[in-house]
Amino acid sequence: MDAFLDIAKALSDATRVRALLALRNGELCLCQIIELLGLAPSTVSKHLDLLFRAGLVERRKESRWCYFRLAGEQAPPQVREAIQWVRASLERDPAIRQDARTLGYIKKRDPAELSACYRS
Amino acid sequence: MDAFLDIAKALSDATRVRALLALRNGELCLCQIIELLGLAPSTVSKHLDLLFRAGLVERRKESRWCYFRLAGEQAPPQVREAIQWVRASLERDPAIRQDARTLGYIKKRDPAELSACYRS
DNA sequence: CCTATGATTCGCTAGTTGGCGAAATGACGA
DNA sequence: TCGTCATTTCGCCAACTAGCGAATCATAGG
Repeated sequence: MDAFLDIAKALSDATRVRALLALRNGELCLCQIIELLGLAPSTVSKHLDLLFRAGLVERRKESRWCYFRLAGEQAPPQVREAIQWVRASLERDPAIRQDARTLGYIKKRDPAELSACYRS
Repeated sequence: MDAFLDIAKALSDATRVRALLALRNGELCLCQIIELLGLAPSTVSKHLDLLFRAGLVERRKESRWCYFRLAGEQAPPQVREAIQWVRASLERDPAIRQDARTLGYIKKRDPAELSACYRS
């Protein structure tokens, strides 16, 4: 029950759902998610940590950078079904589609430019 | 997106999830749900109203009584998939199983006895 | 009518949550 | 070793939420 509620709570915030679905086409660096959402780094970090503790995303640290991806095949059915539910429900949502476009631009940018962006 | 978030929020509280799953074997009167949960009538009423506004349950008024049941076939896929996710995730949860047993006793009771119970 | 009763609404309190900026952490590079 | 930089932790504030009891609604029955 607790695990289920952690997942449901993680999915009950628009910002977290946007971050989760941003990962549906492959892993992203935290700084890219920060850029996408336009929120303070500390805020985004906390959101992703919540998604991670709910088991919805996996985390990979590479030197200074932190990469996130959707939970995969080895995740419990509870988690995989939740992700399927979110995807099926929101894949065609206007805001989510817009995020996908924005993400296209972000991925093309220079990483250095990216980090400078939210520091200014 | 808003509809999705309403569902996710509705599912992110243990009391509401218990109430929702209590309906999986057929409709119940609000007073039966009150008895099951052991909370104040006003509190339970508010919970069920939230489930209703999220589209997860349907409501039927019969004179003074208010009956609830799970959303059915005509509900949007978003809703049906959410209910499936909850059921698959928690059908074997100890607390939910205990609720099912308790509900067995409640259904056998005299309705009059029931209403007298939470007034005392 | 008048009362009883199931449900709902209202007002309140205590606890939780999302947001921020400042400070701390930890790793890379000069 | 020292500064830089991506991330995280901490402390704070505003907004929200679950819970209750009291008051209100609405209907069935006297």
